[in-house]
Amino acid sequence: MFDEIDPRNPIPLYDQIAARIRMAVAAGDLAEGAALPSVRQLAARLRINPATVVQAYRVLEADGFVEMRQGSGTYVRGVAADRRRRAQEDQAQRLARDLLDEAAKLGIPGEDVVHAVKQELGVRTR
Amino acid sequence: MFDEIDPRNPIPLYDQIAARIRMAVAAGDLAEGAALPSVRQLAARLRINPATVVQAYRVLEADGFVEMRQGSGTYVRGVAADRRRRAQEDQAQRLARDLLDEAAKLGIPGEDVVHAVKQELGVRTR
DNA sequence: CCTAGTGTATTATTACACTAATACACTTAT
DNA sequence: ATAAGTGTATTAGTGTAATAATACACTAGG
Repeated sequence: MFDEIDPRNPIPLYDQIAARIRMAVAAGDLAEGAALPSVRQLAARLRINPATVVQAYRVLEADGFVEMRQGSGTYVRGVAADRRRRAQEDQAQRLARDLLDEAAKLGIPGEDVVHAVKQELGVRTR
Repeated sequence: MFDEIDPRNPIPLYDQIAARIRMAVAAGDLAEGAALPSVRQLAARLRINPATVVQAYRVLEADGFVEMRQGSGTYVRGVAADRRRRAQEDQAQRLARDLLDEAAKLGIPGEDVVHAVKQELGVRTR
C-alpha cells in the first residue's frame, strides 16, 4: 500500500502518504477502527523521519479520516459513509471554485474549463 | 488598472500584475501594439522592485501576450484571435489535469469534480 | 555621438515549506 | 511498577520560490 511513496516525487512525502491512506479508506481496504501502522513503524519502512509520517497523519486527522490516540495508535475513524461522501463533495466544490478563480485570472471562459475537465476525465477512464 | 496590486496578498506580485494585464488585454482595454508601462515606471508606481515587474512581463511573454523589446519597451502582441484561443484551451487543459490530480489525491471521483465545476459555473453566470 | 530610457542578467535576501532530529508524555500489557 | 510502544512538541537543517539590488546592454531621439 505504501510502495508508491517516492522521495524523488516533487509531491511532498506527507501528501503522498496521506493520499495512499485516503484511497485505501475509500476503497474499503482500511475498515473503520483499523489501526494504521505506527508512526515509527511506517517511518522505518519508508526510511523517512517519523515526524514526516506524523504530518501525514495530522492531515488525515484534520479531514476527519483518522484519529490519533496518544500512547495507543492511529485509527481509521468511523464516519458514516454519507457523511464522508458529503465531505468529498464539499472538497470537490472548493477545488472547482479555486479552478475557476485561476481560470478567470487567465481570462479563460468557464465553458472551456468544463470542456477540458470532461475531456481530461475521458482520457483517464479510458 | 493596477490599483488592486497588493503585496500582502499571498498571490505573488508578479502573478497579480500578469493577471491584471491579461484581463485588460482580454477585455480590449489594451489593444494590439499598445505599450505597457516600462519596467521602472510600473515598479515605481507600485513601489516594488523592477525585477518583479520583469518577472510579470516574462510570464506574459511566455504566453505570447506581450513582446519585450530591449531598449524600447514592452508591447501588447498582436496574436491572431484563434491563436490566443488555442493558448487558452491549452491552459485550460493544464488546469483540468492539475485539478483531477488533486482530486484523485483526495479520493474524489472525477464525476464529482465535473459536477462541482458545472454547478460552480452556474452560480457565477447567474 | 551621447544621453536618457528601455529591457537583461546575475546575484543577494527573505520567507516559507518540507524533512529531520531529539526529548517528552501518555497507554498498554506484563 | 515497569518496559516497550504509542503519539506530541520543539527545534534545526535544507531547498526553493519570491522579491530585491545592482550592474550591464541595447534603442531611440536630440
